[in-house]
Amino acid sequence: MEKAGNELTQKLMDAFFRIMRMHPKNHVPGVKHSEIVILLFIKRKMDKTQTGIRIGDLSRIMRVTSPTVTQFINRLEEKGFVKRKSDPGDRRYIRVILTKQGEDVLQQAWEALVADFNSLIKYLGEEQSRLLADLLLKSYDFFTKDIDVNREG
Amino acid sequence: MEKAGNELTQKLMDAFFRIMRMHPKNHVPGVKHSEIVILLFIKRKMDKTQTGIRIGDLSRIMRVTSPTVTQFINRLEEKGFVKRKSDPGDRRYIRVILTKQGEDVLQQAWEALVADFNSLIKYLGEEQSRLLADLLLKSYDFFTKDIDVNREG
DNA sequence: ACTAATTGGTTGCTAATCTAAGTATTATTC
DNA sequence: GAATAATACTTAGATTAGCAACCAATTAGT
Repeated sequence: MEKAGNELTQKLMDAFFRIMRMHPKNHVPGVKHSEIVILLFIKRKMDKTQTGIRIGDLSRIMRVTSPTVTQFINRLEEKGFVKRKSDPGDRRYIRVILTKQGEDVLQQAWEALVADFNSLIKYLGEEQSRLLADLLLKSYDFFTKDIDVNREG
Repeated sequence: MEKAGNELTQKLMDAFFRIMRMHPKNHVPGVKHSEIVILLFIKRKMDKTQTGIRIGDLSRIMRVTSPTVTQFINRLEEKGFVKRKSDPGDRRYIRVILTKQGEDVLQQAWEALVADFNSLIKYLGEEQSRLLADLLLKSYDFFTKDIDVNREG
């Protein structure tokens, strides 16, 4: 094939496509992986600032649109894992906080995730794992830098 | 959070989750990324063996179920990019081959993909890119090794 | 007071996958 | 040779994670 790309280009492409096709597994029955990720971001924000997180913030952090976040928050609220609170400073905002149940389910999932990734780190070695994380984040920035132009707020 | 995992565990986890949330962009209007990937695997098989590829083979290579592959092949056939042929040796089998249109659309997408990944390689450096590819493939194997136990054929 | 911008929301849709159940064919067993 | 088991692929219906288009409420700017 003309413009085949060399061996490295094909290998890197294959590697990315494989990883992108992977679906993270569920560690807690009835709770989807993406829901866990959202709970995690909410927890981090609450630990740091003692306030809930805004939907716009989640949208930016996760690089998904705000309707997408809204739907996730709706389901998490239905499940009793989060609550919406108005922001007294600006009635356009809401701040999402974790409930006790949300913290519990996050804890459960977190332990399993940490175990998985610690196993991966053992498998690859710590230095290689650090390098992998760095390179993945750089790659992610590379691929999404154009997207960020369109995503401000 | 107890069992927090150290800084490296969290960083690696975040990095993977970001990459997994990314959706490969479409390079050819009207043709989905996954369709391009399938055309690519078909092309590689045909180049190597001068025969079409079986659905079961694609299922194994891509680590998706055979009904998933069937649906993709249906759509690619409707679009005129592939054709199914019976295998004279065993009528249970079909062999999927690329049509001229399929080769053309693959060529078009391929050039764009190669350009993207060559840019990434320039960005990261060739040595780091090679290392990233190796580590991604190792990680992929690590995460999917359990799945393979359940997938034979 | 009016217009523009921002935030979050709803709805309908897409893409990529799965499972369950089915048909057709070949392999195995008796 | 008949019956059963296994294999390959198919169809239908479902799930998950996202998006775009559009909207209402609110705040910011003029």
